[in-house]
Amino acid sequence: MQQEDRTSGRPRDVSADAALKSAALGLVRARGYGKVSIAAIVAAAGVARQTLYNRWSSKAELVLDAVFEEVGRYAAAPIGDDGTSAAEQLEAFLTQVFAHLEEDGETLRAIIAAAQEDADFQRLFRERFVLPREAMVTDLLRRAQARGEIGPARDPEMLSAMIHGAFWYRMLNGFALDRGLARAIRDEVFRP
Amino acid sequence: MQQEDRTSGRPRDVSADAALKSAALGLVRARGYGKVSIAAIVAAAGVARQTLYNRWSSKAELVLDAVFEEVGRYAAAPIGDDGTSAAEQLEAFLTQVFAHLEEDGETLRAIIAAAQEDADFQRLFRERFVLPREAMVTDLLRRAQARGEIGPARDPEMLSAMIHGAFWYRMLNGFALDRGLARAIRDEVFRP
DNA sequence: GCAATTAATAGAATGCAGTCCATTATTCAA
DNA sequence: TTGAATAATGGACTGCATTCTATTAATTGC
Repeated sequence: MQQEDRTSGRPRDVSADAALKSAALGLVRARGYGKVSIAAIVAAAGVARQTLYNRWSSKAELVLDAVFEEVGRYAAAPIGDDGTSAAEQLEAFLTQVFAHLEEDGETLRAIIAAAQEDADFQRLFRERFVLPREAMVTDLLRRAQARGEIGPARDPEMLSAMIHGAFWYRMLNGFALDRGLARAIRDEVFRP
Repeated sequence: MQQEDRTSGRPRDVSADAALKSAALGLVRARGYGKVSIAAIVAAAGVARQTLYNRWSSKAELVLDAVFEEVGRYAAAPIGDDGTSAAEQLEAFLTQVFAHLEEDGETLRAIIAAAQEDADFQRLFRERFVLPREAMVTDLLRRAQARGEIGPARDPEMLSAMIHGAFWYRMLNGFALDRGLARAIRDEVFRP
């Protein structure tokens, strides 16, 4: 992630980055994270194994980049404060996330698993993926609180963790994430 | 888990079960799940590798038995409905869970990770570990609702998932589970 | 005792992630 | 043109979970 502008030496083959991400994305979507080997990825990308490890330090890092860091994917933009109520904004956010996870949920579960086995990757995943999305919901709740849609005694950070936690917990225990869940979370947060 | 009372054949060496669980428990506590190999466990237990696989189908299953199924450990008893408020009962429950996880949290994280890579183990873990503990909190919340400590529109099942989800989410992202978190969850659930 | 049955054992085999190594390729600077 | 630096490559290597295989051991019914 740091480009040092070296003065000499063979330059990196920039096309290898894209080839590896594309191969990883396609294979993981087609077969699932656990069934895709490093050997298969580098073969599909047409590069040597070490070329992958020159760029990412594990399969999990590569797949995080390949599947979850595409521009504009998976709730990457802040939640727009359109005219609708915060309750509707939250439900729309969750519905959008769950829709993405119909395709990539198995991969996200594998990445969460990988983070439990590798502290460096846990930190990377948290900073690059988890915290930004957590902050989106926290911000939404703060706006809702300023507008009086939730009471002043509520704790937006705790609530945001409970919201994300609820669907992580469901997902990690093998339950589907559907519209009913998005609605139930919304109703529980914006209780009458 | 099923004892078929066979009529012939060499009987199982019952002492091997205990030796394996004890070896697994000790080694995992001392070195951490990821640093304990099957070879080390069977060596410490003094049995052959296949003897382990005759009893458990993976390292994760053995460790689930060894670390989390000891009698009376880790919030295994229903939450007693003593005279205290449901808010206090919830906070006490969470404090007790977090205290256990100071010792076994790393192992629980590894087991959750293993469940993401093995659907059979995910089911076992959910039925034997997750759902009973989820039900304990759901029951507490139902009692609280009957007594009017939370409003009638609240959804105890969704709330229970949000409560467990909140600390799973924190734990899986590398945060410590402390008394402040137990208090914050309690306050958010039993808000004024 | 003998056959059938199932367990325990030692060790080999498989498949995979990640590392290491020697060799070759590409660039810049002198 | 040459040397220093860094990349790419193919292949070997390590460590691990899990499976397989052949052999030996313990049990029951006859």
